[in-house]
Amino acid sequence: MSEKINNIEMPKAYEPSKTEEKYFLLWERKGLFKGSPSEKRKPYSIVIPPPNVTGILTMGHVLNNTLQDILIRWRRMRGFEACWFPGTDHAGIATEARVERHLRETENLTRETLGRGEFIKKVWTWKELYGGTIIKQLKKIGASCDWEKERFTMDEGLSNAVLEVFVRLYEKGYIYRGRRMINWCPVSKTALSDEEVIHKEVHGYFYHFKYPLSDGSGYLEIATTRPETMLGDTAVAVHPNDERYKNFVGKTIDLPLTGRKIPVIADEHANPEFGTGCVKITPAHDPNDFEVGMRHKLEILNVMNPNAAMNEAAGEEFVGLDRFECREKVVRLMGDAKLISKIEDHVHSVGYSERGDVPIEPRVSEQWFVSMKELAKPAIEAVRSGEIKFHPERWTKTYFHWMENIKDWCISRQIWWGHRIPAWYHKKTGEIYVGKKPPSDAENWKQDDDVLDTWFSSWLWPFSIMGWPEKTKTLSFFYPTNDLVTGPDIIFFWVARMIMAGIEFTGEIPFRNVYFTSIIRDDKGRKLSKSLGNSPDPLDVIAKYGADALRFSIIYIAPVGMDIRYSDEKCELGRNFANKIWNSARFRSMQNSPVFKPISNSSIDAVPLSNDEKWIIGRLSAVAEAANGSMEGFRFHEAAHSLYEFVRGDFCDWFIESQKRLFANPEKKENALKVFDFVFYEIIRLLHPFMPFVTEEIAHQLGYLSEDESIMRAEYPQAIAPDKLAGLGITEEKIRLVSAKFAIISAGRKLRSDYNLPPGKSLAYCIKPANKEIADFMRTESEMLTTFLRASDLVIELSFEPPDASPSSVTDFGTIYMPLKGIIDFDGEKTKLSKQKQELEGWIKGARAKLANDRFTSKAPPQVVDEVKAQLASMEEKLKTVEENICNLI
RNA sequence: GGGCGCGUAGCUCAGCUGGUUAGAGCGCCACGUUGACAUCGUGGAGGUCGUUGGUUCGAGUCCAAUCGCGCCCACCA
Repeated sequence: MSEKINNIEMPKAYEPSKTEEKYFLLWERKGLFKGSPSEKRKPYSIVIPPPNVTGILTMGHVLNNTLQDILIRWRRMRGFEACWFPGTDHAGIATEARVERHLRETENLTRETLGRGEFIKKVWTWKELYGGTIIKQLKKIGASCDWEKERFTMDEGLSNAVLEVFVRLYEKGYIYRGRRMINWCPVSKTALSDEEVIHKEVHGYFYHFKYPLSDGSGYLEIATTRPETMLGDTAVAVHPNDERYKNFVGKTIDLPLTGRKIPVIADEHANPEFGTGCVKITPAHDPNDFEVGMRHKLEILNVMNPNAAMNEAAGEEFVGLDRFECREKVVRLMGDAKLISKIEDHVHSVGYSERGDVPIEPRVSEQWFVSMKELAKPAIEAVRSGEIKFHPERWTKTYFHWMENIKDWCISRQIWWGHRIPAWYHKKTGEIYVGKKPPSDAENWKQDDDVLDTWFSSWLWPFSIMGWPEKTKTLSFFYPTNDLVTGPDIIFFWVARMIMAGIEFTGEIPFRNVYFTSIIRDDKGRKLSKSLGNSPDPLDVIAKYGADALRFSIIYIAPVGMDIRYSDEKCELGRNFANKIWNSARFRSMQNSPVFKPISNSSIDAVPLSNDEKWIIGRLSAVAEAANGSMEGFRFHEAAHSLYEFVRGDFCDWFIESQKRLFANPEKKENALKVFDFVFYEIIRLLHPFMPFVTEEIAHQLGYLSEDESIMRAEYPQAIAPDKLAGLGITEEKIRLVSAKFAIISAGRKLRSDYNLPPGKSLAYCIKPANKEIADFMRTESEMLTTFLRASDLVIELSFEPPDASPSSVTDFGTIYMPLKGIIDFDGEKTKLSKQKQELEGWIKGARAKLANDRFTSKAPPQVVDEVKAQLASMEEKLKTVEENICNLI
């Protein structure tokens, strides 16, 4: 069977834009991305880390999703029923802020004027209009998700799962409501979890204030970084054992600027070693002080509004001031009152709101919490036992540390966009009702105003998207998923919580492997950020270099578990590589000969193989094995490097060049093409997970696949079985001999280059092989050698006596001479040879010393000792030749 | 205050469980318009593997200390 395809003109350079959209639509139309429960195949599944619905594609997404796409395409080709579940996250605070801004800018509306119902409608509208952006962008990079299964965390099904979980945890006593000190974001005006607070080193001041004692007996000196909070002080604490202050305990202080009297109390929170040993206590605005306040039943005096401006309790002259304006004023007034003893520079870490990018304000309020301790236990065990594996493994330490010190999770948010907490309060009795549905006498109840933390839906993602709590076929087939690919920055937010939720609600781990990607930085090592303007738009990069180029480059440069330094120019690597492959294909199509199908392992059985062909097939098999192995171990860049090196080095530079001779020979052409097609089609498939578009295009251009087929469903190459290789005459020895030939060719080319002889000029060469076996082999290869060396004449002689004026190059496998009757730079040649002689003598000395060392010969494995002996022998042989050659020159 | 990671060629990085002369990409130099490809080819220069000790027959690879970066966690006002 044959198929003619070569009437297609392939342009000289690969043009990505012409193939990318075409094939993506085709793949989608043919349903090639779909994964369905199957009895014949083993499941393989990945859930996408759902990007924010408001988001746009970043380089981080590109890396992350390319890795997932590689895994899923690879497994699919390996015969798994593979399914990659896509979707987006409603991203409560971020989306709400985004839409609020949008409404303010376009319609001059605020969420308050709209009211809850109308505002949420607006958000949905906005989501429908703009929310699909990132999905479209993911498709541009070739993400082969099962797009029909796309889900959204606010979907009906997922919302149902959220309510189910809330109710279950409430009934189990794991969810509770409490008045606590939480992290408050004055911009978003909501509570945040501890994980949403980022600590920054801030340069501030340490203010030492004098607090006068009411009895006029002097003052206590306290130190603070936040003077404005003194307006909410309700005590001053000293350590109970601090002799200096023992007598002050029980006295009161006239708190400046307020007219209030506050007690001096003894509490171990005060550290005698730190500052003056006296500490002001502001229970409403500091977590520690809150604890102290609870212990001593102090008044919790909140002096700020939700937006962190001062309220009435702060005192008339401060009302309405922002906390930082207030700080200045307090300092000024204290200064005026001569109550400041000193102000020191002070660098300390301040918690910032991730979203609002302002310091968070500790605030006491009524919130919902999840008690995490019990949930964490089995989740710790799952990772400790290796049931779930982290790659790189070191992230388990971070995981354990957090899990073992886990705190309760504040899950209520004072915003509107999200899953509303399914709790109702009886209007008269105040009784709490929690349930998936409102109470039957709804008119007597008021639902909690708050919504749940976005992560409260994300942590259910792996099973909620499969229909949980229903026992769906999808769930039973694809869950637990296999691999998760995500950034280490959300190990606490997401990964850890998913493990806990998976075990708690499904009884199973949600995934077996977690691969943590690198963080992408710019070429100066700075984080990519909008404000720095160093954040490349992946779509621009794709337009310039192509999606395959971007994918391949980013994998190629991604170090294992370290930050990536990215710049657009690095995509040249991938672009050039795609182009290289393209041109290999173009070269094939120029042969104007049909492809004999099927192209399979057995199609080369009947073909007499040349030595170079045996060599390339042997190398191919090794590379296929290496690539599969690398991917098994999540060493993607290693797979990319092996493939790159093989394709450029072995395949293009040696094999194609070698085949050219055969293609030009009508008798040998057909067989040579069969081998070429076999090898090339394997390469194309090996590369497909990395470069999906160009490989599909080539497979069709060359007719490796018929129109209704796709490389997506072709078999992924693996190592060829050893007996099969042996049957084809492909042995280690053969591969070594071919490598020897290449080494001699390179040496010959170097001679030419050393003497500045143009590559086009025909020259005579003589080869003196290292042994008879090599000599015999080289003779069978003389035609190939002649071509590659561009030799006018080639002598292969075991006992070759070089004539005068013969520059030479000694390799492990023999010596190549370039007899020149013309003018030669003897000095240059002598220098070169002397340098080589010196080197060799150095090595020989080292090897001899090693072998003379009893401890080496007795303790090192015999194999190693033999190797050194063989090495020494070969080097001595080389040295002899080099010395002879030096003599020849004189 | 804990924890983690990194320091290898001019730049960005590979180098898995210690074992032949430490590799790649980019950049650089020389030559080359041979009908796949100048998004290319051939050849080349360039490294005391942060420093110091130690373990070992043998260390870029293991251990200790040290210097320099980076990140994460942490309630010391």
